[in-house]
Amino acid sequence: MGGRIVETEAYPPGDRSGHAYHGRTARNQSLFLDRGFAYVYFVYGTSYMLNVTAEEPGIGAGVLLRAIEPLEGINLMKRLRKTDKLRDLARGPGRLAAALQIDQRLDGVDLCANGPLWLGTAVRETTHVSTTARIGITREVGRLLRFFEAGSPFVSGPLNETRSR
DNA sequence: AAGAAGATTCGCT
DNA sequence: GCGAATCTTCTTA
Repeated sequence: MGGRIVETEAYPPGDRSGHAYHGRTARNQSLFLDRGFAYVYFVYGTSYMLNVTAEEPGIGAGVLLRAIEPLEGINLMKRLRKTDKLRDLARGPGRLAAALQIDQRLDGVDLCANGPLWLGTAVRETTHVSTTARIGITREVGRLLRFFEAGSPFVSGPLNETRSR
């Protein structure tokens, strides 16, 4: 299964809402890997979240993948998500992880290698990216670090753009 | 040792 | 729209 990433959020170094802010722990250690690795964690007793590390080794920073446009293995993803609605397959970070069968076993995987989970080059370029505040956090609320493809029906949350390019 | 909060989702009203 | 579900981590509320 797979798809095209249409919504992300950035958690840069030193950001008070980021998991790395209080230093390295057993849970967040993979956030401190080199760029392009997976940081997977579990929240609310229900959902896994997938991040891509975004800084050099030793610096904890990452990008949360919040939504993909489903392209490959749609029937399998429908089974994993227990829904037939294409739009709901991977709209939201927990749903995205469920659709791609992502769990803690994929924590620390190299996303630029030939492994169980990887990132590739876009099959179709995103031309219009909108920016808003991040969703579901309580600190650094004012930073405009959520990015999504304008007009995509596969994006979660508010669609009113704060800024675009 | 116990409790609260958390980068959410789902089902019900 | 609201609250429950459900579990890991960090704090001591």
